[in-house]
Amino acid sequence: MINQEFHQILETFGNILELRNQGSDKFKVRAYRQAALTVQNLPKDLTEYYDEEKKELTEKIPGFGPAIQAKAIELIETGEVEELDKLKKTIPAGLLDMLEIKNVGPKKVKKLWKELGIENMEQLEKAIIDGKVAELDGLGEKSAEKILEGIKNFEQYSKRTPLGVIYTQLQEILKSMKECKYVEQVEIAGSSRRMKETIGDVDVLATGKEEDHEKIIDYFMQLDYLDGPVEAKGETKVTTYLKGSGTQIDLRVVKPDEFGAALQYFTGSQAHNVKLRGLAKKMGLKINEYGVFKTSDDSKVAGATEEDVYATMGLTYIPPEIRQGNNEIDVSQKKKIPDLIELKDIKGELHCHSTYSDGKHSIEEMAKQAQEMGYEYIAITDHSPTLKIANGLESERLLEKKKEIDELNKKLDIRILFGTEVDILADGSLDYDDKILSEFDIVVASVHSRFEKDNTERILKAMQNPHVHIIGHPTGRLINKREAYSLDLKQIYQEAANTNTILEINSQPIRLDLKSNYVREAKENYGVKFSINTDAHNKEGLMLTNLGIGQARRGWLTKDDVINTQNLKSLLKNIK
DNA sequence: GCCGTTTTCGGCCCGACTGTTTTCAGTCG
Repeated sequence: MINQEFHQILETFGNILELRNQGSDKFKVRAYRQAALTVQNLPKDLTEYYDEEKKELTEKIPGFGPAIQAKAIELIETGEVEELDKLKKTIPAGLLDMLEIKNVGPKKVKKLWKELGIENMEQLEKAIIDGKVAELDGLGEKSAEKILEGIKNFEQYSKRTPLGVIYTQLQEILKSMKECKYVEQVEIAGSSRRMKETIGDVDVLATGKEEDHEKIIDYFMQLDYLDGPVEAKGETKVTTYLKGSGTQIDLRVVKPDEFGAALQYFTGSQAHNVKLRGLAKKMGLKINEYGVFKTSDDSKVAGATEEDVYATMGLTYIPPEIRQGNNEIDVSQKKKIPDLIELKDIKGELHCHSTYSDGKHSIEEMAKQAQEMGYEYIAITDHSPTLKIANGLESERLLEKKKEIDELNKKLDIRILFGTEVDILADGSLDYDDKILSEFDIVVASVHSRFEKDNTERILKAMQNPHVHIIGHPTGRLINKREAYSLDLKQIYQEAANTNTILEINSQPIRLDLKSNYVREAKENYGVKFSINTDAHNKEGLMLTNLGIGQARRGWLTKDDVINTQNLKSLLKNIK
């Protein structure tokens, strides 16, 4: 994944420059960081901006000037950036790791390095224990202790939590906060509100009368969902940790007429806010978490609602999920922000499992749950025989399953579709023959093996099969666990469009596959259609759809882009 | 290093909290 690689390279450039030339190159460092942020959120792979003939980038990427552009091209052409290797040799490698420690930034790293000769985390730990760090000017016992703590928690802090792991917990916290009598409004802000696939820390925002702020903070602190040390506590904010995942959580309390500005501010993304505030500045305005102010006389022009904040800059409302610092502000200026898909648009489930394969609940239990959720249909897509570990179905048990579904359809008020999640075998053929495949209402085809090889040909071939409706979890990535297998995504999108094959947005917390920036590209450049599925293995799992909706919204999808927003009749008519 | 409906030069988002200070620097988001 070249975007992630280039992101890291730009970050490292920024970090090394900051460590070497304190102060003088402040804005150079910032330029590298800005570009790094941009790269992380690009809707397309960097290689797709590259024109091999002309040896240049075909589109202007914001924050990319001559120097950074040249580095991007060098990385694409040669797989490395020579200047970075040179720069890396000018400082001990361990200094960059030290920057990742909580409460340690460039100034401290430089001080530790210059004054104590500390070059890596191990030496730092020893120096703290020996009491040398606390003796430095500007540092003391408490600073040393905090750094030591940071080293010990390094592993945990450096890994982001998948949103789905804490999503329910966050809803519970929200609910509890609403029950607090001093709280007027409360909302989860931050990357959780943007439905980012992984969360670094959680931001909760509440409003109440100024004299009640402390009581709100105290109420929050005694919630059962929290655990661990209190990192910081002031009049307007407190920082602690979630029980279980250990994810950091911040509560901020503001006055009611500041809610919109604060919500906007703490929702981010950072890249979005930087752009927004740049725009404000040009217009003679200043935005902070308390409101929008005229620079000339400091008078307040907005703050109570997010809509107001955007409106003062001539912008229509921008949904949190697309506040990524791409082109959403430009699109909003032109009043062209699309109506993004919502959970209530979903009319049915197209990928889940029952006790026939590796699910925990029967077809009837799954169907009843779906019915309760207001769905019109549910496809039960159990595994095929090759996936022995998941109890894949041979033809005999398929007949049995078909019969059971027919019976249930007579008595239930929801249509159960006879489906399968058929394995795409190593050569791209499918685990059932065409005759059997033609019997299913819904065929999801997925890769469950050979992750280390390039799987482009394999999936292209599966899409060419006229019986395959949907490609399940198209890239196979598992968040924090397994990289996506190698794929030529351009070819996949093109073939999906050509063959009218649907690409899945899988809502499993550690999958969220296809991921959002790919979704946007597949839609905008190829006209691909999607299906938002849960891949549920029990009835509770059917409620994960909101995570998939989040990804879809981050990918700028509308209702029309998603096949399972259609009613049963048009669904069956429109799939191939 | 990047950028331009004030500018091709001279700017570059903004505030809370902590610890070590005694008015502020460093870090974080």
